Amino acid sequence: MPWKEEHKQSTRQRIVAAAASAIRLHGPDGVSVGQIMKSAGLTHGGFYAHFGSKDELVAEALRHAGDETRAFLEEKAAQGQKEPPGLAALAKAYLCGQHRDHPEHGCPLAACAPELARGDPRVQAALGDVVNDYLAWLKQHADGPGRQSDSQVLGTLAAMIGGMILARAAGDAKQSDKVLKAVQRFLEHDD
Amino acid sequence: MPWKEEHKQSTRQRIVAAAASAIRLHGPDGVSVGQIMKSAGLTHGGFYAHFGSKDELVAEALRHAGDETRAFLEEKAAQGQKEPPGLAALAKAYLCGQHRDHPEHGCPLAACAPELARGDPRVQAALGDVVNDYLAWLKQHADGPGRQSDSQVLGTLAAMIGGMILARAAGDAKQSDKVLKAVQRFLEHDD
DNA sequence: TGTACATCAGTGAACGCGCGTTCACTGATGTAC
DNA sequence: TGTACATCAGTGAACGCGCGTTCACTGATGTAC
Repeated sequence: MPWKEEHKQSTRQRIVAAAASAIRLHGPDGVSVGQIMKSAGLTHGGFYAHFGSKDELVAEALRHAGDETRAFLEEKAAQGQKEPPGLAALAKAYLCGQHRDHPEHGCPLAACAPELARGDPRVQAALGDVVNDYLAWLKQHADGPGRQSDSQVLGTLAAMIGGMILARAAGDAKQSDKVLKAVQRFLEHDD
Repeated sequence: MPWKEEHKQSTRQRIVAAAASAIRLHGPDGVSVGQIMKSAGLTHGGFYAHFGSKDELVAEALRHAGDETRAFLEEKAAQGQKEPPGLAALAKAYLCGQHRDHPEHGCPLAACAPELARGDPRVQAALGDVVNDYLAWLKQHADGPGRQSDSQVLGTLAAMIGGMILARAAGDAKQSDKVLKAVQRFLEHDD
């Protein structure tokens, strides 16, 4: 075996990471196999040595993006706090300007859930898994003292995703900031 | 003038209506000019007698879909009620299985906001207008007795859109129903 | 330690296809006489 | 009322382009001697 096993795996991971960024920035149909390979430092022809189809890559990139985003939010929301963060703290970390302005490193659901839901069955399956992973993760954080119900978990996730989508859809920056602040406040029950 | 003025206008409206359905069902990039024209009973070549570009049609179809959806929800939420519907009643009308299963007649924001936000400037402008129209409409309905704050209006809209997107992204029908019910309950403050 | 070799990760030209857009045309229409 | 005509809504072939995917190849690598 002329190449180390880990070499191919690391190349594959580079492709997945490049895809995860590009897909969140431009949508699954807004980026080509060639562009993804180029930003992974490769040429397009080698793609099919790693993946059976573009849809297969999209599905894998989607799961990768979800995992990465939750890990990042967990760390950010926990910063400077003694207790593990609750739903409102996670939502606050999620609904920030940096997240809005950098979809390529953010939540794949806010970046492209509707188009993924119309995609290939493999992509739809990955999307369903990402939603389930988000819910399981939030439920875990709703389980401390001041336990919150399933409908609070689902309602919070809906408002997080919808809030980020609205902030990105808003016409001007001022209104976009207002959306983020308002949805944060809404989820703190401080309004 | 060999053709009546209204004839061209009605053809144009037929194209806009066909586009509004197809775009919500398949996304702006998931449907071609040719397919839209065909479903309006025309051939693709005549398109540019009505619109300057596909993006121009997408922008107009988007506004059309928003207007149509709000009118439908208003009527549905008011049915059998004496007083005009409040936020929770509108959200309940929005978060229903029929809406989830028929995106082609539903909210264009839940159907394709993220991809529209990445689109042509004309499309982005139309998207911003649709968001503003939704907010103005909801504010009007939050103004009765038991007046609700701006952050409640924005939070409610975020949860409506996010809830519908999650319901469509959920893996199976059972979980999808659960999402709709849970977000409804969340917005009724009944949890 | 040095060299010949088999492997296979990665290359790049080529494929068929559907897209948005253009354009020369056709033929149904309302008008002028 | 009937007919010749100018208009222009709608037609359909054609364009250049980028896409996902295929495939014959190349050359860097670890191994066997």
